[in-house]
Amino acid sequence: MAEYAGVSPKTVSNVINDYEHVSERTRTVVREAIDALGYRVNIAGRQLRQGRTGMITLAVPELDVAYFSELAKHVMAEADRAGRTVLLHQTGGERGRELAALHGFDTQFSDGVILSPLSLLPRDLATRDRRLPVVLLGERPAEGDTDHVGIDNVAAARDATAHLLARGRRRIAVIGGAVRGRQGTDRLRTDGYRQALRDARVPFDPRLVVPVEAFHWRDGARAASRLMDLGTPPDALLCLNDHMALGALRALHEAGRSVPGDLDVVGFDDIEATRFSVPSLTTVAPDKPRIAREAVALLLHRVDAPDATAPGRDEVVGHRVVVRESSGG
Amino acid sequence: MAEYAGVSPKTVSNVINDYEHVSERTRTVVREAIDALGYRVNIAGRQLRQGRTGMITLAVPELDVAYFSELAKHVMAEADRAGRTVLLHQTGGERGRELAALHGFDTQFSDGVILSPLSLLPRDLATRDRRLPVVLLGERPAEGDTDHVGIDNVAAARDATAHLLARGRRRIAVIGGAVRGRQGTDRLRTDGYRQALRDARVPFDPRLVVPVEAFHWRDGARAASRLMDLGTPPDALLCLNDHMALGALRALHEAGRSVPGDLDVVGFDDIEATRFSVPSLTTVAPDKPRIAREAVALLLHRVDAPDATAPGRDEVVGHRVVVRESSGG
DNA sequence: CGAGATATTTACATCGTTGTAATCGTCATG
DNA sequence: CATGACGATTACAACGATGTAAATATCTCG
Repeated sequence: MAEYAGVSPKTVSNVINDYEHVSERTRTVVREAIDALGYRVNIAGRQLRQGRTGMITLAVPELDVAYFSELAKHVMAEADRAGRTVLLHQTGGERGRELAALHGFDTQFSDGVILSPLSLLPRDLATRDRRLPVVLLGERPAEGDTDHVGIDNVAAARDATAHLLARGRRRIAVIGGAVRGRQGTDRLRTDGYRQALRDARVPFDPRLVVPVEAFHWRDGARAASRLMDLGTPPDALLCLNDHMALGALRALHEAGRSVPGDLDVVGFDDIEATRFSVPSLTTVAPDKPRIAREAVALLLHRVDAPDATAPGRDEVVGHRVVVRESSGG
Repeated sequence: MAEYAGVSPKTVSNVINDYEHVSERTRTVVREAIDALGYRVNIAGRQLRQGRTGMITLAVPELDVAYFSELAKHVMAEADRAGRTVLLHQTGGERGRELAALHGFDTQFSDGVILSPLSLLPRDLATRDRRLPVVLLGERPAEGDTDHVGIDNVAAARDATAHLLARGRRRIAVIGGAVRGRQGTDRLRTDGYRQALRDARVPFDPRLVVPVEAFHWRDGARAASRLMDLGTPPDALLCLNDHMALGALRALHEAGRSVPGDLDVVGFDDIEATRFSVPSLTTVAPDKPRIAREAVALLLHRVDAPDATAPGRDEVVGHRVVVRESSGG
């Protein structure tokens, strides 16, 4: 490349990086050589020299969970705007792989990591190497010094539950909920649900909180079937994500229950499919574009101005309850 | 690292790469140093020296199309088994980005590319740099010298159509179909559909072939609505992917048509959602795990035994029509 | 015209890894 | 004991990009 243009490698580098003291003539010559050869900077070389690659990693539990693939799309668009490339990574929600992402093991040539954790523990964050910029999405295993972007899960669940209560529902089940245990998304949303009940002076029935294995269709379907077998079945299902809600709709259909005739169903995430299900699904919609924007902004800020001692920032983005047919919309 | 272990860098390299002439003692010392420091090979360094990274790229049009995210999962699992890491890349189906993937521009870090193209042209393949190993999935813009893995689209559409014909359907519409133009997936499947009609001596009505902008829910819904407004509406919809089929189900519901009472609906891809829709969806199921396995195998073969002159191989994997409620199952 | 300032370009070293080839040690054999 | 063979380790160079500092070219002004 350099010899083709008849200049030193460093000059090529200078042109590429828009160094100001390059004569107009050389600049042109080098640019033409670049075009002629289809030359591209070797990222490995740059990475070795500068420790930077211009790439960031997005690590999510599962790509075939629509919420994450939709989010990934937004993050990629946002990164694109900032001239960065995104490496997509899947953790399966396993702590080991989340830790690996947190330390940049599998993805060492990325400048930072946006991680959506499921099983990470507070101590994992405490002991992490703070030289690798990290932004957490959704769950936040610990308060404190790691950047985080998410919705107010407690308020979101409270709003969704209040919506059901306002429609006269009184026996509202929570699919995927958790009454005790660490402050994961499930626990926070269940707390919000209980707050709404309390506000409306509706008694809390622990049998209506159904934990699940994973947040998948089948888990939602299974939980819904089981709930309908109760002596006094629920009159509404608050499902902690849309996939489970859609699975529940299917199970209710099989059980001969009408939605929203016999009972209401509400989901979380506002994935594309909720607009097309029968009935269409009421859901809590987080502001995904904004989550992506904030996450990328926070990450790039740390990438561009490394400061391991800077305190963690917490961005809470908005959410809204999108009412559709499954709860009377 | 090397100085911590008290040996030369090359010895560390030898230990890592299981070079045989390393004394048991040094091997242990180095291993312990590696553990103590949490040392990991720097991929940029290795890439610079060897031109290899141990990573492969999977480039698909859109990650939030379930078929691709499900496929991505299988590819990642398969790559994992071979000790490789997968970089996921999104092209949006744009020719420019597909070309970039084909040339390893955005992903020069990877040893090879598995690309699922949508708009790539035959000449793009003819002029590609054959030093970068590439495997094409699904669409195959040109016969010839590039490895390819896919199902027999003509046969698959023929089978699905035959299934509908066997159920007595006679006015079968094709959503996403194409009667002329390049031999893309849409065209091949439409050809298969026409073969089935011919075999059954059912006349072909071009008005029943509805092209769409993208293979998304909304396109399926829109096409279905439009079809139901015809003088003699169809009695079955063959949708060229599941998202469109699910969108169509929704539109039919809104139009007050019963599935499979008034008409049948069939999709393609067998995504998870088809099992939970109401009604559940009959679909053509490609053998995704096998597609992933073959693609990774073909790619790694080229990565490990580079030979730019080796002729392209074509793996045709099986498919089957999974009959569910939407066509009477 | 010459000195100093400024603009432009380049030489050199380095990042981490590893292929090649050289070095150093050890051991067996004649 | 000398020699050769082989095992273990290391010196060196190079992959490509770029920060630093030095070299070279050009310009300005007295």
